[in-house]
Amino acid sequence: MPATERRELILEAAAKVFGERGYVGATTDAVAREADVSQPYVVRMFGSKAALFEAVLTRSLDRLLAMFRDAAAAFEEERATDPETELALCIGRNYVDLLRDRGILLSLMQAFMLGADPEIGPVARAGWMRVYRCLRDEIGLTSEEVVGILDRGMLINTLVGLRLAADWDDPDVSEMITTAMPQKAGIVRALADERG
Amino acid sequence: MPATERRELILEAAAKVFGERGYVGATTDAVAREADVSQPYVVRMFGSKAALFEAVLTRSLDRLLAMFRDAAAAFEEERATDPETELALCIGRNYVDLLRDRGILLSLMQAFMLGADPEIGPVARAGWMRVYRCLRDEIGLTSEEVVGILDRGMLINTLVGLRLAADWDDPDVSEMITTAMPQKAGIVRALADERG
DNA sequence: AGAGCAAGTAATCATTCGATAACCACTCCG
DNA sequence: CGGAGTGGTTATCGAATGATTACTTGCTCT
Repeated sequence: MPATERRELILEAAAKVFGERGYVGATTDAVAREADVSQPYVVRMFGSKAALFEAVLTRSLDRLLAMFRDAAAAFEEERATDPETELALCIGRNYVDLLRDRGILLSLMQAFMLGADPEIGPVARAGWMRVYRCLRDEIGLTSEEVVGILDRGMLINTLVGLRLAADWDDPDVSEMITTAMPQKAGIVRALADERG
Repeated sequence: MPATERRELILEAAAKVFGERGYVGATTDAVAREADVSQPYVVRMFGSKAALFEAVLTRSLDRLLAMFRDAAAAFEEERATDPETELALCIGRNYVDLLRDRGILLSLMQAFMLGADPEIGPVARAGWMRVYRCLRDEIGLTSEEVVGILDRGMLINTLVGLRLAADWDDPDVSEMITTAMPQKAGIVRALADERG
């Protein structure tokens, strides 16, 4: 297999493992197992675990920003036929699609929680502000609108990190997920089922 | 020093270290150093690192719920003179006070991100739902109102985890913090300054 | 054929970290 | 005095983990 393709497989596996266990808790061996290669190969391909994590973060961030741009484009198109539609709804739809690859959002979230780390912290803050500026300058939202998007996003990320949907039987759990994600609770539940 | 007092000191130190580095990244040695005791003492007092983390989580959760109850009481009192006041504002005021002990909110947040862990996950989910039920049943909010409180809370927790206020010089950073925490941006900035 | 390179693996090393064991100091009490 | 309980410490061990080295395999191009 060509190295570029293998690289993408490893990045995908790494995003999942980093998202589940956090930066320190994730082992290069677990990433290797998930990608079905040997542990030394993972380390040598990226140079170090830290470099692998940064590669995962830039990849995740690129996907997230691309999602926002896609959602904004879909919103513009949709508004032609339905002038009542809202951008937040379009973003919400596309956001849930990102959840299918849980690693993208959770690995970012794990980085955000390590702001005190002298190496990860600056990278995480820069990534966060790229999101803010994308929404404000490219999509053209006010700072209040951006914050309104981000806070619901952080709640959803937390619920995903919690694996709260695993307790869907609890009526309080289903109520809270349904309230937080009105349009997409069904999909979230299905994803939780199929992945335990 | 009596053991109960030492225990509280260690819990405080542990909350800070767990909040900064995450569960796996935090070492019992770092906790011990922060509490100014030896590493084996920390381990023996709580039995294991995992037991220490759970003790930190219950303590943090108790403080958080107590804060919500205090805020609700303050709201009732305040409404007598100002019928326009809002519960969210009262909670916001008290929430920022909790930030003075950053470990409380961040150690909880770190636990929420480990929902996939077979040991921490169930504890984290149970803790989260205690928060939800407290706000809904004791404070008497609708599920929509609870979610409205929680999502802004998760955004603030993320900003604190990021140590975003460290980049206050960046005008985009100050704009976004001020937008997310209109009443308390000044305090946040001061806290960031005094603690680096 | 065989040189050369790309894509990997097996074996191993040095550190780090949680945990354990053994020991020390002080105070209180008979 | 002496011993027992309380509040600690120093020394050390074993497992886990990131990294390194050296080897193997298979393809391609003269």
